[in-house]
Amino acid sequence: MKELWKKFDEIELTHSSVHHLMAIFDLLQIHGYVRAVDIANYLNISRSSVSITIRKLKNRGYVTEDENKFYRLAAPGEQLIQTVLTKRGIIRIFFREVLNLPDHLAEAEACKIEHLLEEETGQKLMSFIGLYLSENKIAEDFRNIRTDFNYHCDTTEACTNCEADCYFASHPFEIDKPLRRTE
Amino acid sequence: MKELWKKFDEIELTHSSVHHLMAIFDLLQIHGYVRAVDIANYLNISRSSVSITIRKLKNRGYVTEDENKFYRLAAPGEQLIQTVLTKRGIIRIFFREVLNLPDHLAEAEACKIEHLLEEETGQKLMSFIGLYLSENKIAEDFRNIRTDFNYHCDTTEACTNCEADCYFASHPFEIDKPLRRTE
DNA sequence: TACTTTCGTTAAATATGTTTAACAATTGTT
DNA sequence: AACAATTGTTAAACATATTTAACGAAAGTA
Repeated sequence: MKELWKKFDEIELTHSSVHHLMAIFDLLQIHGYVRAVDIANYLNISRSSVSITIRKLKNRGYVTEDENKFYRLAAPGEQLIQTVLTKRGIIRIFFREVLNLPDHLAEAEACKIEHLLEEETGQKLMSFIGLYLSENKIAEDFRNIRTDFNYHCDTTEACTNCEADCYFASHPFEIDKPLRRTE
Repeated sequence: MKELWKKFDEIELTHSSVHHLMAIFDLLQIHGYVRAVDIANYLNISRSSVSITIRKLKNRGYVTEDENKFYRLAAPGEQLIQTVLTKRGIIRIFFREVLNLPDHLAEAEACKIEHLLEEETGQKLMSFIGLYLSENKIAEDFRNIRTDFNYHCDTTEACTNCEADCYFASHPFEIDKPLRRTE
């Protein structure tokens, strides 16, 4: 069970491969066709690298190619990038609208993790955002106090995420227990 | 600027290396010492793999070794795993207490992304949790309606995170704009 | 038609992380 | 002391992702 950390490597497609698929998706919308060289320019990598990666994606059934070597997304590829793009959108909105990260950072952070999180996480995050950003009076009140609230600490403890009078300094060993009494 | 996706590879230490550091941290607490074979057993990988990875971590100044090849974390290593562990804790609490993910999933998801997110993201997430889980009356009210709220959709649209009457279906192109009017 | 450019692929190289096998050195046991 | 087990390292191998260089084929141009 301590092999939890290895799950990172069990991700079906790498970050790189996912972006090859997304490049195909984007370029199809922009130009209506995609060749290897288009992907290479779009991602700013070499044609050879694209050639090799796409071959793998074809073998795995994510991409198809016509007689002129113009690419299409096969159904699994289409499906996969839809889920990734949806997750990215949700994560980005969360980072920007809930955490108030600057948009460029929200986007970069979403890009790094979009393909790593499970669908369930994406769904639950959307569910949360659905309420948080709603017209519901209580949600509105919460957003309003959230605007002014800024949790901060000032110690010199090891913890660098916040520094002193820290939330975790005062709840140091409670990570394994529910924080709120759930009665 | 479309090289945003390459930031994934600019992460200073790999997932694997970070876990080697965390293994040292854990094992020092458990046994008071750490040898290569201890790390290998703890992470369930071969001694050779550990030997190679640790050599790199020594060269980069994250790990030191005494005359008997017992390891210690150097200051940068200590500092790094503190930030990673803190981020993991925050993320895990968020997933479990805010999104209501089952704990095993919250933990696995946190493990996958803990080393990828910036410190700023960790801080902002902690700030959010600090309010959300507080005794503040409005926060309590919000938590209460949150308990019952479950956003759900039922379409057959491409989006697989939710399906129909979808939050994003109704706000399809607004990802690039603020969702809430910020007046 | 002949020359040039573009394009896809392959080969060889680099870099990371991993494995197994072999080896040397140390430690434990009898 | 002699044999056995444990430990760390290195070498060779594999897998992934990337690069540059080279090559061949197709397309565009003169």
